[in-house]
Amino acid sequence: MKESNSNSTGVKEIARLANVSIGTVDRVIHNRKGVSDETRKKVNAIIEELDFRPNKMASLLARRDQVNIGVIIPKISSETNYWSYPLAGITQAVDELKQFGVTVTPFLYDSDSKSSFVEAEERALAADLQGVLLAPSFIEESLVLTKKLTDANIPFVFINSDLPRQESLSYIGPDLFQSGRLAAQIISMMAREADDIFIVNISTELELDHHLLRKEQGFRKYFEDHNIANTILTLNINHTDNQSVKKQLSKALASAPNARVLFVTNSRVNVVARVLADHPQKLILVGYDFIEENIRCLENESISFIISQRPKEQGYHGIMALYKHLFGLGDAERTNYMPIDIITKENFHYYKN
Amino acid sequence: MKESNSNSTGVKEIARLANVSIGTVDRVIHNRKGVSDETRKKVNAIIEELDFRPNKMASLLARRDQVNIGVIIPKISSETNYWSYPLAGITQAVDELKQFGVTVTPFLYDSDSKSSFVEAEERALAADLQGVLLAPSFIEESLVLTKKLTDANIPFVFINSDLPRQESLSYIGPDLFQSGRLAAQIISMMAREADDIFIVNISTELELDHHLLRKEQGFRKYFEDHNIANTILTLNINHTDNQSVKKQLSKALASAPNARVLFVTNSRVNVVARVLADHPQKLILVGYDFIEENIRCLENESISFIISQRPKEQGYHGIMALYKHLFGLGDAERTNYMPIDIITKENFHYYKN
DNA sequence: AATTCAATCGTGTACGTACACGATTGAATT
DNA sequence: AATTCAATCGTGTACGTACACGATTGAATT
Repeated sequence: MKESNSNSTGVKEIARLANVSIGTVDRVIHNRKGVSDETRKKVNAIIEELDFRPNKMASLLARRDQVNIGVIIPKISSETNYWSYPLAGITQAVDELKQFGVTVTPFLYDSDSKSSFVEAEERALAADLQGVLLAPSFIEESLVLTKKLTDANIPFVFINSDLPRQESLSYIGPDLFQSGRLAAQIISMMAREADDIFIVNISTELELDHHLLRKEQGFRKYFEDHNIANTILTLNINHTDNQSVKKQLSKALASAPNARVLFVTNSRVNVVARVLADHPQKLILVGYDFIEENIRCLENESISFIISQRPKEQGYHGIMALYKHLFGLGDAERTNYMPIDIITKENFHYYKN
Repeated sequence: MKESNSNSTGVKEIARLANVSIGTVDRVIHNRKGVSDETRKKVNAIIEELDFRPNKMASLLARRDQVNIGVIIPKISSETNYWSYPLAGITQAVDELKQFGVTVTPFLYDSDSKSSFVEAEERALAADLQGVLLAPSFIEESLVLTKKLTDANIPFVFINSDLPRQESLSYIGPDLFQSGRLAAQIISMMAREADDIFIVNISTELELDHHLLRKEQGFRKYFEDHNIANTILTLNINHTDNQSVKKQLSKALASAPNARVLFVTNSRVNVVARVLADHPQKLILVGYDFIEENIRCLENESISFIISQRPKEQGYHGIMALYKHLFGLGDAERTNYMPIDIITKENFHYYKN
């Protein structure tokens, strides 16, 4: 390995060329006061000309700041390990950033419990945080938090779902509408003309979960745009247990004998798969999210494919966006839609998200 | 932001605890000689106990080595911009690693010309390189190079295709067989029982391109494993121009009136799409690679979907693997298969590869 | 004219590690 | 006993930037 060319461009060289001290150069670089306009211009001209970029390693080494990022996301429930993937991404980011003085404090809540969300919020606000990564499951309660964060000048990033018009640094997550369209496209390629299609929304809080609605809208829009004539029915189930799903699903299927495709708009698709196990007819089943239960259903072919939007990357990029912002390394886009992936039995193995 | 706790674990603290100088600690950390067994043990014990990890920034700052990585890949041809994606990944990696003293020297070759490959090899060997990223398009000629690199103790990484049993650090690229299986699965979901399926291999060097064969094998294996009865025909076309493809394809289709699905085993699928534009019957067309021509065919719906294996990530991870190896930050797995992605009209927009 | 003050700027030290160089030690050799 | 030598170890400087602190300057105020 060669030695680096030592007369390269650094603050020292800039100082020499500008006939000022490196202290002044430093002030110019960081836009701090204490520099006359004339000097600032001169130094900036030289910085421009040399295309000087501060050495990141030296910067971070010299700066002794520590940054603590609060992470407010659902805990992993017995029902689904979905949030283990964003968490894995967060952990990976922190591993990489540990040496740059970045730490993370988790504030996990139960995604079925508004009160636990509020409690997590309160704990986060009481902590000494320089940034927040937030999955805003409950809209009103999230707005309370983001207002306070904005007032306190603490930057925050949304993952998994967005609250528009907030002072958030960034949103990192799915484009729900578009993912519905994608599901529709694949299903339209698989379905026969005579097949009826069921959109199945399963949630204890159907009216609150605008996620499901957006996906359904995207799905229906695709069929409209392409003038595809299949009958599309919606089935709303406001319980998540096996028995309730089974009962309502059986009833719905009995009333629609031509139904051959089921599009489940969230990760509960594995519950439907279980219920359908003893259904006489083979149905095409499509759903959401790269979670263990769903992968097992891909394996035994009870689910045809699932849609996934890089849950691990969401966590990883969320932390990275905050880190870059806090250390003045540039800001991410306001809206960052993740790629929409189609996962099947034949490719889940390499999907390391 | 808080100040970091300054009495944290560093070489200085270790030296203090071990009653040695930081020079000795440094020697132990880097396994250099000049330390008695006893001292080495004592220092290692303290390192162990404190779970000490050297500060990467300080290490890289103190070390003034420069690393130059040679990149031997095909140039972007007028036919396909495929290699612009790995190159974009390489560029991104270099941007991130520039400040760590990493540079890249490209040696591009014409993927249709063996002699240009050999020439690129020779130029690379003449350069002062500390590592090589290689797309081994020509097997025999690549072996000549890897032998010399191995002798010269220069690490190298394969991307895009693998040469097993070489002393390569790592292979980063597709699992061709599995991608064929995935294509088969999706096609089997779309095809009707009576449909015949054509596997279309297009290459001027059919017998040399084992890529195509592996994909075909994976494709056929899936149908075998699932006892799917569709007739699967193979069409080999050893010219890549419009006219030749049109002629041979028309002939083949005329002889197989039930053919309704075409699986093109490489990126030439857009040529087939163009040829089929004035075909009376609407056929299902599936192919490979996220390149501009293919994206346009997804848009106008002349191609149903394409398979892509993260071309940009391949370049990115290839450089990263070499960097980590050269700086002693750990080695990647020997074989790194990329996720196999299904790209359609509805999701290509977010596929930033 | 002496003093005060803000604006502007330079110096010195620190971050944590790498490495060249020299110092020390004790055994082996003359 | 004097010398040589290898093994072992410590010291000092460097990497490039950040920032605290103090120095300088000149205008404004007394």
